Amino acid sequence: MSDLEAVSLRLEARGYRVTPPRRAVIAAVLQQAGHFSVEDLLHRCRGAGRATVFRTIRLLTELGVVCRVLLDDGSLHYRLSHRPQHHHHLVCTGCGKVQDLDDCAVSDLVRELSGSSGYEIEGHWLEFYGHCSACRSEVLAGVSS
Amino acid sequence: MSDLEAVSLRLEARGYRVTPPRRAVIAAVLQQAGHFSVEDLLHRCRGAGRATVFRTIRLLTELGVVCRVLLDDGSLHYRLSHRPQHHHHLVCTGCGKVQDLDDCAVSDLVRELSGSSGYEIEGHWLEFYGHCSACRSEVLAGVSS
DNA sequence: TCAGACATGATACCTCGTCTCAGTGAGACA
DNA sequence: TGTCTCACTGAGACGAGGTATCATGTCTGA
Ligand SMILES: [Mn+2]
Ligand SMILES: [Mn+2]
Ligand SMILES: [Zn+2]
Ligand SMILES: [Zn+2]
Repeated sequence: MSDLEAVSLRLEARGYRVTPPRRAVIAAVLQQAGHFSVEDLLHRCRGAGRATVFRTIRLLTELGVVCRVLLDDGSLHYRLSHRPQHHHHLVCTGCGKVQDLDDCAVSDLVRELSGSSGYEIEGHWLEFYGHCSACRSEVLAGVSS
Repeated sequence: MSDLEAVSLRLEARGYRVTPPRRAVIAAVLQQAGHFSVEDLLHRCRGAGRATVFRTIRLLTELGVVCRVLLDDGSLHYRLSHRPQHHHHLVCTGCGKVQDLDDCAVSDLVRELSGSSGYEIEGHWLEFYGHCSACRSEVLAGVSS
């Protein structure tokens, strides 16, 4: 079974129709290497209008097919999800490579805060930024050349 | 010394002029209760143009007079800073109340990741969302009535 | 077979910010 | 005192990113 079929089945299982425009968006998503903006997708995706691309990305996010990646400048990107559960990312600001972090690093803290702060905590953002080893060696090479 | 004077001195100390438009923006910032968007500020701030308001907010952020508050929908707000050092926030999505968290909860994790991931980590986003105790009691009262 | 639900996409519209550029004015200096 | 300079300003254009509207099309189940 292809990835496209697999995602289609998940859509149908939730009662959504698998239409040609949706198929086009899903296909475009599946061939993205790293993280991408919705605008990126629009350019690579004849066969679906602007509104439909936005709507489909929201759907895929709800289904867990893609995950949201918040960049350091505050812009929102997406990425094929490699983990079913809640997790966070380490993003290379040089080449864009994303490392999924195994589990939520602040779940203990959330519990602790729920007790001490009086807030009932319902969500959080957590993303890390840096340079991967490949990008760091490049920088060093560039400086010395 | 008024807050406005105090901020003005900090500007001058860095070589910036304290002009009437800047004073207007600072005054508007000082009378914001919670967190606010730049657009909020624009409406409350005759006496400075759009570009100047954005420019002044950036200045105030660099000076540490305000801190950035990332909301759960990804939009960026600001808030009078109550702590000089790097810190994070716990935001009530009901009433907007913000709790400053004492210190960076992930600094240990950043060190650990720097070792294990091969990335040199240079930044992160971390914000928490929930409902404060006041908002939770309101919800309960609303449901039962 | 057909009513109603679901889906689409052109288009208008909104926010959030940046950029440009001509003009202003404060202050350094002669 | 005049003049030069340079930070600062704001109108307005621009662009990215995203939502609302709505006429139209398609599917599905009774
Ligand atoms: Mn992920
Ligand atoms: Mn703060
Ligand atoms: Zn990299
Ligand atoms: Zn609250």
